[in-house]
Amino acid sequence: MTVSRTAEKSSEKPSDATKSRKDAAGGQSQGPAEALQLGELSEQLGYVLKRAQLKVFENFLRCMASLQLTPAQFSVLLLVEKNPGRNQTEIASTLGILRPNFVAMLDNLESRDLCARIRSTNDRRSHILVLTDKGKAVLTRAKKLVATKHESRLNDLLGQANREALLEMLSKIANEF
Amino acid sequence: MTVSRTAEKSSEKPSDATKSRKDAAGGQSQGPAEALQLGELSEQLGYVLKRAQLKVFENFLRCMASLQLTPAQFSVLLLVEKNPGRNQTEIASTLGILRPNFVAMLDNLESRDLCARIRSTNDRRSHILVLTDKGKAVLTRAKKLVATKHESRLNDLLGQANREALLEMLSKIANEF
DNA sequence: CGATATTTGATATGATCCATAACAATTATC
DNA sequence: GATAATTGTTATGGATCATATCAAATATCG
Repeated sequence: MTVSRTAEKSSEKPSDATKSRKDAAGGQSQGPAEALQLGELSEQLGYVLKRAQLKVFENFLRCMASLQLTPAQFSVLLLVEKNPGRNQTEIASTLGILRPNFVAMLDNLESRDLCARIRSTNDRRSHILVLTDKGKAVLTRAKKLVATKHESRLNDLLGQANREALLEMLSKIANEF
Repeated sequence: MTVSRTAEKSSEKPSDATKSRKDAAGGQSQGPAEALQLGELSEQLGYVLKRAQLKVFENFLRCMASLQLTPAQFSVLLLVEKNPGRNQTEIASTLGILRPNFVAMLDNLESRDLCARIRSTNDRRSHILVLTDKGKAVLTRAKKLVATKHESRLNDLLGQANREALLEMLSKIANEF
């Protein structure tokens, strides 16, 4: 599955090949050039899952445009807030981020004064992560934006009950597949 | 949200910071270094969605190891099979692949003799895409592998009814979010 | 204690994926 | 027939992801 944006349906029988769709239809050329059939693709879990994920991330970025937070950055802030006093390795690995790749992410957040690295007094190798005051404020605003503009759309689209069922199923897949 | 593998829960109250978790617990050092709290992260649609998607792709690759097909390649073969006679632009755009990026993908599939580019007799700019005999055979085997080893796990995990509900909700998100 | 192994954050580097600009050949438009 | 648009392609840059390696600090164990 490849997945990204566009995707519609249609109906039309396969034809010869070596003849483009346009001409196969009639004689010359024009018309909206009928959409392709997705076929079994629309039944493939991975395909639909990826398309949905892209749409959701896309929407997330739009909602967070004013705060300039990516999904990954938001997750870091959330996790640091809930787990103060943890070091880079712990935060990164919990999020599935490899330590080397986490360095630049933190450099970014730290340069924007959203979080800070503090040398641990107990283990001077490690950096304890904390949210700055600005970081806390931004995270608070981010949560509100996500709740009102992003997550709320799920309820509008699926309904509260379905929303919860969906999250539960996805969690199950994430943890047990 | 960042998302990838590991993720468990636990319960523990936040503490001082500048003290690593290890020592905050008692005095010296050891123990499994308690897992972090995901907190609101596990309620974030994007986070759970991405984690689930990664798991599913991971499993897909394992199931397809013998055929050496990625999800993207599989989707191309499926779409070409259902829509013979289409050109690169049509196939690529339906899958959300940008034309420039589709070239290398096709080079790969063509070098493995799974599909072929045929110059259209009507529009000599475009390449009509077709599956080769080998491509058809491989796709047939791929479908079986996916059905028996991959998609079947969803039924085992969620049950038939839930599986269908999940796909429907994801499609709705992909198309209407 | 002291030698060795491990851990932590960091750097360098490469692979893969995604996006844009530009180009030649061909076709469409007017 | 001149100009615009389309198709496949190349080149290129950014973002994400993964691995090896390193110095500093700590842990381990004889």
